[in-house]
Amino acid sequence: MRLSQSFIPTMRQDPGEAEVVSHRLMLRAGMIRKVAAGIYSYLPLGLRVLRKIETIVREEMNRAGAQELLLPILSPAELWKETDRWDFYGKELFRLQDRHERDFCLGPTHEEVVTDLFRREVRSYRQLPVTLYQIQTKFRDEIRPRFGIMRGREFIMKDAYSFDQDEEGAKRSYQGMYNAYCRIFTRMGLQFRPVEADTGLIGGISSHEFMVLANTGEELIVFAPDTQYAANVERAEIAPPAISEREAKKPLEKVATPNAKSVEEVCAFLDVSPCRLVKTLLYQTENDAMTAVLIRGDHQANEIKIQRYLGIHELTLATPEMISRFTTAPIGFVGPIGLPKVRILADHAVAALSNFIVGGNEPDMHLVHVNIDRDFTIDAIGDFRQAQAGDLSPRGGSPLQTARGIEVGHVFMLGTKYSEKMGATYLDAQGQTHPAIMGCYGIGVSRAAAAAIEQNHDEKGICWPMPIAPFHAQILPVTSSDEVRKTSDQIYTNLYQNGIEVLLDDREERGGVKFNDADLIGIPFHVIVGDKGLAQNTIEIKDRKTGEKFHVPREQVCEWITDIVKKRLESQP
RNA sequence: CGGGGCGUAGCGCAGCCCGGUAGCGCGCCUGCUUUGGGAGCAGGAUGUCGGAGGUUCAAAUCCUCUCGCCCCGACCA
Repeated sequence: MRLSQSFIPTMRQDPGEAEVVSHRLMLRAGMIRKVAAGIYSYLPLGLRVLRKIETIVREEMNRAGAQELLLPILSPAELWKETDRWDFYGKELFRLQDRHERDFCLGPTHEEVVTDLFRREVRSYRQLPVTLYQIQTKFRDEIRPRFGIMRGREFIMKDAYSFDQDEEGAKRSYQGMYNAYCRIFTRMGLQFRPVEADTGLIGGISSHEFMVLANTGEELIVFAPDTQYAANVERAEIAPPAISEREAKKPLEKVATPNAKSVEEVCAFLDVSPCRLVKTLLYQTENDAMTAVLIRGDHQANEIKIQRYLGIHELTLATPEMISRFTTAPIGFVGPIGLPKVRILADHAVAALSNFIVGGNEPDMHLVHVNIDRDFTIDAIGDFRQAQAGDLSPRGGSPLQTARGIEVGHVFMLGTKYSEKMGATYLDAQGQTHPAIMGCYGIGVSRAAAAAIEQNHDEKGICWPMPIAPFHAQILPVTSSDEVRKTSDQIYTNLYQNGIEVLLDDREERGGVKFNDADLIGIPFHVIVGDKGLAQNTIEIKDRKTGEKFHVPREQVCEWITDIVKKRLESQP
């Protein structure tokens, strides 16, 4: 491709709208342009990267035995009503009506559509197992689209669905996809980590997320460095604290704490550490009931864990108005003692405390030297808080550490959640009817491109890993002599014939402009052709990522580049 | 959904408080000179000042409404 004839509009200045590195660099390198909030066009350079990622994904999905199909973007409300997700998915679902006022939505994921297909076509266990996948545009009306294509309202996803006869088969299918995902992200040249995850809106039994490690990632993960354990904080279990010797119980005491509402204020006022304080969080659950959850002052509640324990899908913190109606204390002074009859849950870390501090259930009052059982009773002890660095891993080993990641893949063991609701069944060898056991598996293709940039860039621009780079090499004629032009053209033609994807910067620009644009676009090798080098019959080759420079005799340049590109492409699992 | 901010040339911005008919840098076009890390000189083109309504002799500027975009938050007592 000749740059003079291609549509790669680079920008010198940072666009004002871009916050994160990948967003900024994708705009500047001419890969994407915004159409509306969270909606982007992919320009030729951006599309080439997507295609590279898609190709790797396809190859590995096919290798794992999955078959590609293409489901519609638009799907009828009826299917979504069968699984209750028409209501449950909420505002994130893009809904629309046709001219007859029939309800439709733009697919955010395709469990319903694929399960519908399955139940129409599959009758017998002889047709199982089967895994189907597609690569397609998805729609989610995100509460706040941001970070360019990282969290858009329209994005490209590979989604796969497996159907099995039994648990064992389902586990094999799951493991097959898990392994394929590891290969895919390794082949893409990304540093990643699979972590245990929550199942969220998709539901199901268990799941793993694939996180590209990057400090700018939206997700927080915890891991034990000396074991395999790693999990999203939403999910991460915490081992109960070792039982230490209890302090002698001191007499309960009421103290005035004027205007001290927050943990920090109370601790500052009483001059104690937040780990001596217990927060009483009042939650409203699905059936309008109240539940109090006790969490240590230096910890954070994990609503997903609380929901899972209570077996409910909706959990909201009580509003200040509700609190003042329900209790005798304003917000900030709620405590478990003297609370109207509610269920009280206590986190493990709270249960291990003696002589702690709670809200006094009256304005400007707290209680100190509080002890469970003596002063009030609780209904359950459990793991209700968010993991943080230093907590104990549930699988033993050293304390947990935290890292940030970008979720680029997610695999779910679904079980029969969809097949039962939708009647997706098969007949076994005995003629018995069973619901198929399902799994579903997503990869954010467009997000993976952004994640790759977050992980591979420097102050000048992108540094693409070879397997997903839009081109393998870029030729920069940096002076304008006939000799330089002729040599550049020759190298271009030869590399092209060798099957190397090569970009030739034949624009009439000065060297500096070409160098800077090349660094910005980030193609792995730059072939710098100038009179200086030609005088010694050499050509300079620069490795974009390391900055390493090689002076290669002119006759050997094509061979040199071809060899190194092939080598880099082959560094696969 | 709540709060904050911004919409002025392709991009980045100034002008708005204090009304007088639009400017800077980069880019773009032409010419000459230059040419290994974002060239110099000379000349040139480009604006429904996000949209609608209002106030005024006069509105980018003041008022009202509206649309779009960005950021923060969405309740940890």
